[in-house]
Amino acid sequence: METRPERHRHDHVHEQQAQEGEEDDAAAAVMEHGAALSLQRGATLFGRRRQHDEEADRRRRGEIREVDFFSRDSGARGQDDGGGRGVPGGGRDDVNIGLDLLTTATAATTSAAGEEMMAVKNQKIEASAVEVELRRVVEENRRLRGMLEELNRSYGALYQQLLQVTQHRQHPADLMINRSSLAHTHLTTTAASHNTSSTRQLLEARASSTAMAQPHAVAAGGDDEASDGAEEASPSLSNGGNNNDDADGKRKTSPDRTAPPRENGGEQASSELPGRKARVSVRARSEAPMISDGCQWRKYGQKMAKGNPCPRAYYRCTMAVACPVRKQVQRCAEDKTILVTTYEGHHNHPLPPAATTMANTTSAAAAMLLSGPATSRDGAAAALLGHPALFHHSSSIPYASTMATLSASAPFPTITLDLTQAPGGVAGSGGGGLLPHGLGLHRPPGGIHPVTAVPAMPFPVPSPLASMFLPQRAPTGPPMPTGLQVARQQQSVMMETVTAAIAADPNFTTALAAAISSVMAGGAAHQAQPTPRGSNIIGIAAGDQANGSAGAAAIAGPTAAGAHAASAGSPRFATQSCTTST
DNA sequence: CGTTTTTGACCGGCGC
DNA sequence: GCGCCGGTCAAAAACG
Repeated sequence: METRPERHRHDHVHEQQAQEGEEDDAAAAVMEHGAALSLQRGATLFGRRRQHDEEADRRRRGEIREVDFFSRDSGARGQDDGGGRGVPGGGRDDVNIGLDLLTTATAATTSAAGEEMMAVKNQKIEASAVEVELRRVVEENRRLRGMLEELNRSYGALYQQLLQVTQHRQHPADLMINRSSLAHTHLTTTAASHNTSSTRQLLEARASSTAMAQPHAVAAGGDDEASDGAEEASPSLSNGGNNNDDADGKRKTSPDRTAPPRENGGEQASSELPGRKARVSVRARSEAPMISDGCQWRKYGQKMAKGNPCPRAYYRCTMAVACPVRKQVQRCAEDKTILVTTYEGHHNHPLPPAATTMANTTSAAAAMLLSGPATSRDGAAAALLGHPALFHHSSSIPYASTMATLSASAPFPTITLDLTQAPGGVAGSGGGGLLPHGLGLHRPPGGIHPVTAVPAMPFPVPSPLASMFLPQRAPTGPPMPTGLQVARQQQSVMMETVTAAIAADPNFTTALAAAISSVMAGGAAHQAQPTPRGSNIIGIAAGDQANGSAGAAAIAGPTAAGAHAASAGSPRFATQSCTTST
């Protein structure tokens, strides 16, 4: 008796699934039908225990058989009513199985009537129990759905907070990740890319480290807000409502004409290091004049950039009156199908989900770029190594001559999120191969070659993104070092997928954010590997905030790791920027 | 008619 | 100091 309702519940769920496509009032109908079905099955089970008695009854009743009992056309409909549901307007109350059974049984023998009555009562009890259970399951399903949505929202909010904290927090002594360790990280990543179990281990390490990192980062957020004056130039597209328009106020050229445009340049110089004004560049293959990032933009200028026949368009965010976020859109000179979008500044207003995810992505990249000197940034980038959404830290690009030009007149550190990769063969230095390493992180010539790591996604992503995280074989390209060639080919295929996703998927930014989240999450693992766990300062906080969503932790942790990793490094990559013109 | 885009002018930074 | 260049402004034009 105890297991029976459970079984009936499943049956009802199944029935519900079967009926939902037919009726809008599926829930009620299902419950009706489910109750009837339960009743019927209960009757069947009960009847089997007394098979001989009922066989005798059936012989006496003649037409009433179990097959008819399940039939909708005959007595089964009446059974619905007889089940106590009382469906109005049925017009079938002339057939009441329960009463009919009772009546028939009464006509037969008194003992049989009592058993039948008991059976009907049991069936009714079961039906009501199943109905309650079904309602409970439906309600639970609804609640879980709401929880999932809430979880997503919380994730976004936490991620925003973490980004703000990490980009404001600089403790050079926190992480002493030097190049050798980073190289080790890279090598580890290389190994992981060819070893699923290793990747899994890395991811597990990431989870453990990030789960601890986030509380620290969040807890540190309070004083950072008050003491981040010198770091307000950190470019973040985060949409935190608390985000002040600091970036705007510190612009060398104030967009607000009410403020003295350039008289306070010296003061700005003191509070804002021009070289620290990072940008996040997204390269995507698109025929459209702009990629859809969820924000509203207004074009305020267009210039012909030197060395590029394609004009550069300047856009300003118009989702809020004084939002300082700007972006530049320009096509590559070498491949006009590649659209380069460069973001700069903080949003000072809430963003729609799609824009939020994009902001998270770019903000994370900018935070990693800005939160420390070059080595750590390199390390942060190394954390992103081998992922489809690859950050190209222009400052650490050894092959810049073939992929980007360092602009001396634009001393903004720029991190490039490359979502372009020409179809097979152009992974080299020509054509669409502005980024000869495709998705790979560009390392100094003496460094380690980029590799492709394929981590597991922390959460489901749209199929294009999911596919781009899968190891794929690419058509053979031009000859090149074997391992690197394979990696580039894989990256090439993934880039095609991503590009297609950009073009086709309106939720591209969401998918992109998921990808970046995965990238960053994986990065923490890579970074945690060569570094003793205890040395990772970001993991020291108490666990009272460990109840945050796992997704947020998975994302935030690496971000924090990247930010902290950026705390140590050499001046080697400082204050260079990347433009796509050559 | 309000909003957006276009486009020439302006400004500051930088190199020579 | 001058010229180049990137970035921005704002009036005019275009658009819905």
